[in-house]
Amino acid sequence: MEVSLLIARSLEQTIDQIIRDNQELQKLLGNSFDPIIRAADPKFGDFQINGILPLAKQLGLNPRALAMTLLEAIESSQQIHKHYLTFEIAGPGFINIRLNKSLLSEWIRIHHSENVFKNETKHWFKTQKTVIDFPSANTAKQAHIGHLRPMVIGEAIARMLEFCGTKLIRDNHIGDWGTNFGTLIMVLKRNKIDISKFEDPEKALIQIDRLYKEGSHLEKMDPSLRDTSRNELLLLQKGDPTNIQLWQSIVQISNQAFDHLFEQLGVRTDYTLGESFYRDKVDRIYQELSELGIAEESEGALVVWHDEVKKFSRDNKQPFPFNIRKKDGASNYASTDLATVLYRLEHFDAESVIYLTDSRQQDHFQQLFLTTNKWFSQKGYSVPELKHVWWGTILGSDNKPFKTKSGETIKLQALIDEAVERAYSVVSQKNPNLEEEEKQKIAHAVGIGALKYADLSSNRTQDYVFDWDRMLSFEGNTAPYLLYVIARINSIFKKANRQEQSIHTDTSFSIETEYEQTLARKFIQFPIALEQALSDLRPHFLCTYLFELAGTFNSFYNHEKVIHEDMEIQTRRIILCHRTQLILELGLTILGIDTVEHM
RNA sequence: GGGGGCGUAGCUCAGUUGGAUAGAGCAACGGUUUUCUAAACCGUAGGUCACAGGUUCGAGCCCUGUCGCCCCUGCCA
Repeated sequence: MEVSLLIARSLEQTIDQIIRDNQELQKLLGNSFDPIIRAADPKFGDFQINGILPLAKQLGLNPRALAMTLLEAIESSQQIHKHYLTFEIAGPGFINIRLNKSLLSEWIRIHHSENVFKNETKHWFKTQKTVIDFPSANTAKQAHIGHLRPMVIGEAIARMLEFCGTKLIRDNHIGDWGTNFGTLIMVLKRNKIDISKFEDPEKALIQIDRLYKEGSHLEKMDPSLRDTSRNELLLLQKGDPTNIQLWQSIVQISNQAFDHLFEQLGVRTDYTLGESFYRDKVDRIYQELSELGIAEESEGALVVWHDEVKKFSRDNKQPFPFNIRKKDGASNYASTDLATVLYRLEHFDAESVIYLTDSRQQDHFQQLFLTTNKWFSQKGYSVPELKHVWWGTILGSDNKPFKTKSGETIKLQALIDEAVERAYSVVSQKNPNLEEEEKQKIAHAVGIGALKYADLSSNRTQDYVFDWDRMLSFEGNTAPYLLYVIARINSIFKKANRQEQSIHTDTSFSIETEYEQTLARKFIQFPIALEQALSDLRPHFLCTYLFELAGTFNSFYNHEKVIHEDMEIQTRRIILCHRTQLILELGLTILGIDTVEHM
């Protein structure tokens, strides 16, 4: 068998092959047997075969006897080298597998750089072409705390997919064609404000925010202004040059302000195709869906019923159709989302589309996917795999959506600034001797890293409680705890005068002590964690793993001296330090978190 | 009414097709430093997995019911 990155999979394949080569065994187990090798509790082994138990139940056999039969076949096979692996039947019929020191050492020797990892992971997704729809920024409004999760989770998922070989297109589907532009244009004209004179896009956006509030207030005071606003919107939609120009300026200011946030949070986008981009592409949607009989008129609107799903059925007590064109003839986000999915198929050849939004839009996407599937398959278009990745709310300590003390929405920039400030005060306190410039650099990485990591480390479908002190703590499952391990390892390297070459060991070595082995066994679980995070696009699996790795390292560090008079011991421990750092840095990079050399 | 999510230690959270004695971190208590960053480590204590049934060799996980919290539910996105 192959000493691959994902050694559990190559083990699985080998065992599969052994079964296929053994007619008696195959007859006994049937074609459906799946060894399903997975990470075991360290006290039992590195991996575990659990598939025997359900199969024995199904066949009415004694599970231990069945396990024994399989084990005998495995052990007599030439494909498994006995000095590499130890098998053991335990409990009701589990098969525990432990990698022996030589295999463990060999795995570590081979996997010495990010490129080695990447060369294997890049095949996982077979260059599937995927469009990821995030972070779907809005326009003419400052970003607030609600924009944190799409940026953070979206970027992490995008990087995970890219690392594993997906050909990814990041499409920022902005909301740039809303009714609020009527009000804004009305106010701009009324106050004779030339927004092209604004230089700083962030300040300009604050100004626009304020103007919109002023506009809404004015409309309340003088309802005739509502007609003015409506008329401005109509002019805009008809392509009036003045209004188009005003609209473009506002969108540009918004995008520049968002770009600045993206830069701070390490978010990358490839395209920014907003709702306005699809405004001339919705008629085809109405036409195709009507012709196919998928869409029909209802209460003046154009809707799609999905009678096969109870809650979307027209027989439901409270009917809930997919409304794709409003009764006034205007498009809505169902129309533009349908136009968008078609565009992604025709222009990006998307084989898969991933949408990132909060949990409240689940019904919308369910309807969108049902509609797209019917529409595309009836038209003979290829149907991409559609996924909705959603998340819960960020809560305050009162278990209600996180707000400022006065009950207002927290601006995203304010959140970032506070994270960096708090990190700065922690860094200054812990290490006052650092140069000012260095402190700020570290504060930036630690603050933003902590903010992002807090968002990624809990299961995304769950709400989570926001807590500054907890996320910036150096204890527990936090970014600072992980970053600190990287810094410590650098410190060891510095002390050891490590030469770059010494870690690329061509010669073999053998890990020995209990703490060395525990750490080494943790390394081989990395690809499993990555695979698990990818399988359901949940980055927290990777976070949990990195936290455990960091803890395992800290335990090793506290029990074993790395810098040692015996050079053989020092060399292998330096290698263990290096691999720890490699996996931590790689894992954090995949999550979108920057690391620092020292703290 | 319908739908989605959730309920696990005092608090914040994990728990991978059902699998071995339900795990972390914080807080509490006790220990470890002439030693590579103690921003760390080691240990103690802490549980009726909301409740009640069911399925089975085995349930935090699956099924049924009940209670409680959050969110969505026709033209905002």
